[in-house]
Amino acid sequence: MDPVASSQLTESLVKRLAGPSTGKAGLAKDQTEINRIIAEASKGSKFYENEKKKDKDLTERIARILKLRGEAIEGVDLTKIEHHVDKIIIDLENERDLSQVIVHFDMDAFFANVELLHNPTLKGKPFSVGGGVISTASYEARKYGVRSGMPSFIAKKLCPELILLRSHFEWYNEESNKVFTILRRYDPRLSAAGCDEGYLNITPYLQKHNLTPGECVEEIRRTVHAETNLTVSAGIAPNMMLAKICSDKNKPNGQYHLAFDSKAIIDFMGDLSIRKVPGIGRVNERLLESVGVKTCGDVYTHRAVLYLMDKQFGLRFLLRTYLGIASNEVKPYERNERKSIGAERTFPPLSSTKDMLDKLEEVAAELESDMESSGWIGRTVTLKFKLDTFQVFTRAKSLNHWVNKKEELFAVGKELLFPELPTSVRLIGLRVTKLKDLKASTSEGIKRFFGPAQQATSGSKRKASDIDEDEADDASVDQEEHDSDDDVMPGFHEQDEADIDPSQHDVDDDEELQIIQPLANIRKRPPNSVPGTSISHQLTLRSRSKSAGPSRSHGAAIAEPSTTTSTPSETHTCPICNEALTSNNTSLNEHIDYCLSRDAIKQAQGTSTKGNKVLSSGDTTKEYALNGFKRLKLRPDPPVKSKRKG
DNA sequence: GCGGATCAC
DNA sequence: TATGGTGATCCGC
Ligand SMILES: Nc1ccn([C@H]2C[C@H](O)[C@@H](COP(=O)(O)OP(=O)(O)OP(=O)(O)O)O2)c(=O)n1
Ligand SMILES: [Mg+2]
Ligand SMILES: [Mg+2]
Repeated sequence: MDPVASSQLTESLVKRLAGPSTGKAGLAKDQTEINRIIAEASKGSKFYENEKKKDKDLTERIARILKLRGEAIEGVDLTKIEHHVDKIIIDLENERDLSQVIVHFDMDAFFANVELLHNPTLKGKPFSVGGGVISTASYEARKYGVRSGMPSFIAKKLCPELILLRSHFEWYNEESNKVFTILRRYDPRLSAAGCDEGYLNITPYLQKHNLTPGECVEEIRRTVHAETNLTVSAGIAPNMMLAKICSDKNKPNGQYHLAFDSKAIIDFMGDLSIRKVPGIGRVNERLLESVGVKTCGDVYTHRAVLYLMDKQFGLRFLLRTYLGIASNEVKPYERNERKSIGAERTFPPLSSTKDMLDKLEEVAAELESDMESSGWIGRTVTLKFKLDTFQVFTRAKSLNHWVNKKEELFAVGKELLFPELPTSVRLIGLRVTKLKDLKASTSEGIKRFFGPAQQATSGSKRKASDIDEDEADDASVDQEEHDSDDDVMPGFHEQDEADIDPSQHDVDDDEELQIIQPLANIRKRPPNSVPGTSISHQLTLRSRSKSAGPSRSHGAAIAEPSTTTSTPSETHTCPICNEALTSNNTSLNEHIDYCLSRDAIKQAQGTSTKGNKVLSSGDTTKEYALNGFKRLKLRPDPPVKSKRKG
């Protein structure tokens, strides 16, 4: 039975309820039936109501985008714009670098297969790992539609024989470390991107051993299996984005080698769902679909509209995905890339102030412990809370001094929480940003030459230190044996300095990317770093109705007065010259004609400045490539409340 | 600097 | 009955 036809459910809501992890490896037989069961099980819950609201908001946002599109294309000569975009494509094509062999490795059903090592009798059975929410499922369970992020009670409905296992993070860390250690034999620059995946640039290794990429990757995968009894899949391609997409192609326990050829790559991308592109999630998938873009190839078809709506969609990002162009710089995570550290906890909704403060205190203690053992202090504290309606809010406060003590974390959290009361919350969290590294080897600038930085420093001045002070006093630095490693993957902390080349080579997309890239330029031929790509633009048409404050009731959220779209003079930014425009159609068209007629293109690209936020938006590269894997937080397995049986 | 959103794993 | 935790980034204010 069709869940949409048989009720007032919309297609988008049914799909949303099915979760973000659909379309992953391990196909299911009848997704419609699965979605029906999920929607059925969800209906009426607070979670469901919240999802429904989010879906409605998104639908409205799409309506605004379509309206904008209608206005933008009215009377415009699309052919002319297409020609212009074709020129941009030629420039982008020149960024293409096929010289490096990049491989992305991703462990198969990672948590599940690690569990299998400890309990082989589960082999071949449908089982999942997690708690109330499933972290991952065995491939047998996936056939039933069980997947990451799904609540266990729904998974049970989909697969009554499903075996639910609790997590053992120490085990996953252990295996993860083993695997990464193996991978580093083939390229010490391994870029870990999560606990179960990472990138290698095997170009030098291939040369030295006179191997083909396929042979080499088979060998690596064989070795991983031999030494861990775990299977891994891999993708071989000229850059990280493509390699990641490819590693999914022959999952599980397979590999895929993309031809290193411009046309072959474009063909490959042509049919590919845009949702497969790292950075395009459920929301952006829907937004793009609304303007006809479902595959990467559709980007080309709709290039004129995407050009006109560059602010909403990010033309250059999309063109790169269409072309299959992305960064190929593989480098390890560095400790100083960390931006925040936090802890949060979900519990049955609480309304009493005392109960909430108790939770806050627990979270503060846990955060203190983590900050202490990993060697960080920070000066901005952010409280996060989720109402029993599932609406999430954050409240932040920046301080003049460094904090990491539970008493102060708790005090600040309390201060941030009180104005929100009374309310009923199901989650409380604390996060600290503006970090300072207590383990940094002396002040930045001078790097240490030898040995792991022992904490030295005396300090111990207690109490608030001025943040201007460069040396980290305060925050007793007294961990020693406890260590258990820090939050950085073992390996090298700092390979060496190397000159930092501040001159970005970016054509136009400016911005960050590799401010610091220690190893890359040691190589004689530094891999081309394509500026990157970013979904960035979260298509914000100005009108995220600010929703009501947390204390207000859920349904009451009325779009606040003005600020909403519809105001006839939307401002646009001309993607050619970056000039701000008023979207009066005639003037917009005239302007575009003008820009197209003069050969302003090169000039614009050369001079593009920060003014242009959209195109700029840095590089999502980081999201899937530069992210180091910080060890999974080990926490004692939660007390198993034995179910009944008594 | 803050808060909401989106995304990945 | 019942929908996780950690960290990053981007955008508009
Ligand atoms: N929402 C999620 C997604 C993943 N994970 C954890 C469990 C996974 O085992 C691990 C790796 O994530 P993957 O996306 O690589 O998924 P799997 O390795 O489980 O399966 P696949 O074979 O598809 O890679 O991260 C999680 O806890 N919560
Ligand atoms: Mg995996
Ligand atoms: Mg993975």
